Amino acid sequence: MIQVAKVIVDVPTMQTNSPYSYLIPKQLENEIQIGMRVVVPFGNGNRKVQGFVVKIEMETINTEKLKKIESLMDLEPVLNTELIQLSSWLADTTFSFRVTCLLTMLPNVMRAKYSKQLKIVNDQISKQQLAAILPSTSWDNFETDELSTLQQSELSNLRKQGKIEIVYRVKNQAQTKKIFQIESRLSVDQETKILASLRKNAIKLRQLVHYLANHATKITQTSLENKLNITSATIKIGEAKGWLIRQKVEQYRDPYKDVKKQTLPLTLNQDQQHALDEISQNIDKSQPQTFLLEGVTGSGKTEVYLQTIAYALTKGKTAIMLVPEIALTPLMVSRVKGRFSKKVAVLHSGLSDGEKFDEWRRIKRHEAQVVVGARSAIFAPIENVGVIIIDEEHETSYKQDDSPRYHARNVAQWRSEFYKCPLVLGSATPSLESRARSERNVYQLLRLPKRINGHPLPKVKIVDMREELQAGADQNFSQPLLEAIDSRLKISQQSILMLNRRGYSSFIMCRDCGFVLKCPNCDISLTLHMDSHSMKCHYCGHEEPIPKQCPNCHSRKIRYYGTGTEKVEQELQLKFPKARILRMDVDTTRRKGAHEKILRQFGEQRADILLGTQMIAKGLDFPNVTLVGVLNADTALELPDFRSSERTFQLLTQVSGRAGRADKLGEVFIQTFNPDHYAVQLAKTQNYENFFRKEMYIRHQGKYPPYYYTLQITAAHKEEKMAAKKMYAVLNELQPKLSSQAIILGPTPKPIARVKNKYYYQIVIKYKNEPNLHAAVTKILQESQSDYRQGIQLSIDAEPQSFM
DNA sequence: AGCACGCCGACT
DNA sequence: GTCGGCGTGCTC
Repeated sequence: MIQVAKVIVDVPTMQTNSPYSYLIPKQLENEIQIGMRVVVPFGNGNRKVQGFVVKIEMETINTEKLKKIESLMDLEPVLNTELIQLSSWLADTTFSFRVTCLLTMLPNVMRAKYSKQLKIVNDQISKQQLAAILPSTSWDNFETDELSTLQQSELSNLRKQGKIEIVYRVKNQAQTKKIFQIESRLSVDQETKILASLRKNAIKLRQLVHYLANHATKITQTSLENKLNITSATIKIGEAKGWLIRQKVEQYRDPYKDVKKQTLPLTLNQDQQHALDEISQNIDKSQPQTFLLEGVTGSGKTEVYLQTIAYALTKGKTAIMLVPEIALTPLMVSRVKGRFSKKVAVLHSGLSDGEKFDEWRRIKRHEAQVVVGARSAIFAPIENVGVIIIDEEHETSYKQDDSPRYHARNVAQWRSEFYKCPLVLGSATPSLESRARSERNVYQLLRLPKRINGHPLPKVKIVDMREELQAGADQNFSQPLLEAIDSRLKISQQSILMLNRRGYSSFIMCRDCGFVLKCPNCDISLTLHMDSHSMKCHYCGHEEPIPKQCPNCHSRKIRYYGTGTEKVEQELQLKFPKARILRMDVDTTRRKGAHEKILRQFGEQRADILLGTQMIAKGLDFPNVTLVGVLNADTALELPDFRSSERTFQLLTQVSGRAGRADKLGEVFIQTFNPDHYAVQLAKTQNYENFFRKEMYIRHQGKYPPYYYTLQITAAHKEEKMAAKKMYAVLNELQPKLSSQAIILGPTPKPIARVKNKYYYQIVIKYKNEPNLHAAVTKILQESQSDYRQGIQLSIDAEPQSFM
């Protein structure tokens, strides 16, 4: 009987996806704990890899064969048992590797860096000889794949002969930020004596002595330098003379140190109070109930969130709040910080790796009780959770689009059950899945139907672009919209213009009648494939030539649809030479903090028009904006995706909410080629309920979620044939294991069939109840390891956001 | 991922 | 006859 550590090694393959047993060296016996990262020897060459201890147990058999843990990477566990358990579930439900899941839960800096070092064994080969193969400058750190095949084989031979050795090293990237702290050693009465001993012109030193003698509190070196306008040289002299002590201390990189304004809870209206009471009761009862908080824009959802969190805190519990990864993240963060100040830790992609690491450590050390962040914040190492909130729960950014392809909502549900705490999903336009669940009382529906200040919703006008084009308007701006912009410029009110960029690439539409070519079998828009010069349906594989004239009205103006923000900006500037235009898209916001800068500029009314992509649709709140224009409502609508109506409705509803606050009535223009489409029509009146009914009916007809579950399997390969072949093989293996109720779409090429020189083929399975599916897919994935050698990558996405 | 083993072709 | 190609299996 001997203690053995079960370790998940950092080798993301199917065959190494279960724990390996390692002996625990005597000197680590009392140190090692579950959840720590370790360095272990692995494989034939005993190369060093990072691993996670997931279990420590007594083992009796074959222990002499086991290798030893090399070293510990942490002094305390980085993962608690809850998160280790969660990682198991996550790997299983998302069909991904355990390591990948474990690493996803941790800040990036916990990902080990590996390096390889060449060493000559016992002078068996001269340095010159080795340098002839590989320059000595790279002996300390080289990458095998950067070497030529000749170099590789020569080094490999030398190694086999035992003349050289390759030392593998695991480097921990997790570094804490250290700063110098200064502590005075002088008392007031020493000042005159020391000053007397100094030269008269030693101005800086005199300043320093004066300061030290009169300030007993500790101060950081940088702020002391700034305060007295001195340099580190002066401080070092002070240290040498014994006037002060300099100490290295750990410091958190605080990304939001400027936010200080404290806010107080607002009085709730009846609906808000009711929602708060219902959720609070479940906090008290430790009920893992999921709530759907459906509230129109401006109905005060945020205040309900904040008071719910406050309630959890009074009960000695903690809270997680997720916000979508979009422009308004900083806004929401500052509101939460404003209420709970130092208790809040923030985790989102705008932070540097170091900052994320520090926030993560604050949570881990129980220094923060409230976590606000984007998708991955759902893995925050917070304990004793009292409530989890997901704001704008319908947002697609909650689903990760690479492995592990998890949905934060599902993880939240898992944790809510673990901690027996309520989960609140909030949205003005809930996802159909969530709304349907509340219909069946799986979730409890809470409604906030009234806007807090009783402001009317803005007037929404739908502009029929077919007519406008016929009347001679240009592609992007209709006459009514231009007039509206002009009128705002004249009275110095601001406008927001949104250009929908989603799916810019792929479909063809008639400019005269708005006709979009659809698949005769699937009723989904056909996608333009420039490589094959054809229109394809990627659901069923139907293919036809690119039409030269519109099948509906025989116009020749049927063409590829899409525009860029930059081009629109130029056109706009041409039309309104005096207007100050701010552009906000991926190009102008690439730099850190660029988002905030643009929004601040606009908020300070240093621009008249904000032109942007979807990122401006959400949550922005500028009182002087009285006009919102959606330039092209259709791009999202005509995407070959069953969720396109839902997306369009959500987007239009949200962007409409941006116009007109307080005393100024807002106006919204939606330019569309599909003025009669129900998503457009119902967004006009912000009628979510009717949209929900209508869309549910359509999903029911088409056998789509939420009536059916979906699973997407994709194969990628350099050669189209190989990818297709693999998918047919998968189909053949899978089909016999499914019931006749399951619907299999495909195999079909993806709409953008070739990305990064790889071809993608997929099948989508729609099903209601398939007990064998999970096991069958897991098996296919395991077997796919042999194909991996041939360069075939298989990936599985349970409940994909779209089939694209 | 990376290393060893093992089985076929072009060479001293 | 052997050196070395890379297909295949395995890693506690």
